[in-house]
Amino acid sequence: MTHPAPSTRDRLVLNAALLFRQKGYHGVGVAEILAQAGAPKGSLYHHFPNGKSDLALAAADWASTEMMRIIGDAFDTAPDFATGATTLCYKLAKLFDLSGHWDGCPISATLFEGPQNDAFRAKSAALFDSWIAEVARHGQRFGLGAAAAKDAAEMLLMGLEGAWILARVRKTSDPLRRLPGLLGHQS
Amino acid sequence: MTHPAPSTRDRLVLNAALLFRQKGYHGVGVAEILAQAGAPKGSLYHHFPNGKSDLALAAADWASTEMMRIIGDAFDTAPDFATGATTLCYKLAKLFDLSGHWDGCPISATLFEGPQNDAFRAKSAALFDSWIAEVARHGQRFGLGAAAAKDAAEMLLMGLEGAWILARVRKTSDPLRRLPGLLGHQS
DNA sequence: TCCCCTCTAGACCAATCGGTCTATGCCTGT
DNA sequence: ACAGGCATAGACCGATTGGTCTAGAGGGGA
Repeated sequence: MTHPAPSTRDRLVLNAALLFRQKGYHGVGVAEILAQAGAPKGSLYHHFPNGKSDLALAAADWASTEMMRIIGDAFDTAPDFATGATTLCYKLAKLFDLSGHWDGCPISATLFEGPQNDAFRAKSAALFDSWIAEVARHGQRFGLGAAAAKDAAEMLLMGLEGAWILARVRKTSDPLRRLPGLLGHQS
Repeated sequence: MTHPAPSTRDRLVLNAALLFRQKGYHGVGVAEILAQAGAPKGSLYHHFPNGKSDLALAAADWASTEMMRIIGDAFDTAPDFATGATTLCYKLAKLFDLSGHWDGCPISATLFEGPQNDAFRAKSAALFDSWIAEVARHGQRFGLGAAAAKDAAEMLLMGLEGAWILARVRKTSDPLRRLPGLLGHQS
């Protein structure tokens, strides 16, 4: 419990991230976010002058930071790339099970179905790239060449996105747990 | 030009499928669909008594049928499974390029971000399963065992979903074209 | 004590949402 | 010619949307 008293701004970002991830950008109203965060409308537009879209960008940043931490946790303690990738999938599967909401990828849910705004698209591209770069960095650390590491990282991300979709639609984390085997990361 | 005069109902379904795929269920209003289809409100609620949600289900069915046709086209003429999978990816990449809208998977866009309705979830699960079953059928036709064929089909679907997301976010069909190589379907 | 600035609070607004309703084409069978 | 139903047409509705605006609570510095 390292959360003694989260600020109003933090509560807004956190709850927005959770809700966007469950229902997508257009599927959540500002009223719902405010209710869940226990904040009045004035606070939202004080901290985020551009309202909902600003909040979504902040929520995506927050979710991406969480993801980067999870990637680090999985790979830092792994003896090789395949084990790291497997651990990452299992960690995400466990989070999927714990959430109870059958959530998918936070970035695609938050930014994708958002406005056709190019800023949203560019931001999600940048966040995905940061995930890929981080995984690729671990790949190189384990001896893969630069190109092979990037390929492996991109394939892992694509597999994760697809597995998230299948997991969500089937209401089971099985696809996430089977992904490493299907990718050949474990024998 | 086998479309001499599409019925109002067909125009509604087609345009709804296109729009939902671009912006997601909640991202499109019925007014926009009606405008693009050139139909009045009365026609929508005549053909689809439950309105938007009925229309979305019909649009998903239509899109899924298209996808089944594309899968058939790719695998029917292929000499082996890997070639069929590669052809499928290339066909989808070409459609992605032609659309000019950076569209993703029609099912996840239409049904996923829709209402939390369990009917939507079950429907998308059924449609995905029909795709997987069809690909697996071709896998078995090419000599794969039942389990191996289903694994290959599921992995292909997950890869496609992830590649679609990456392609959309990067505004290039590259991920779709690189997918077969990353999956080991071509050397 | 008073000021000032940050943040909270919610009333209020126009626009849009999905959906209902009645009226009327229009085409077919008789 | 007429009847009857399928389909079109759009005015209309209450609810909800994201966003603005004014008012005031609260706390730190002079």
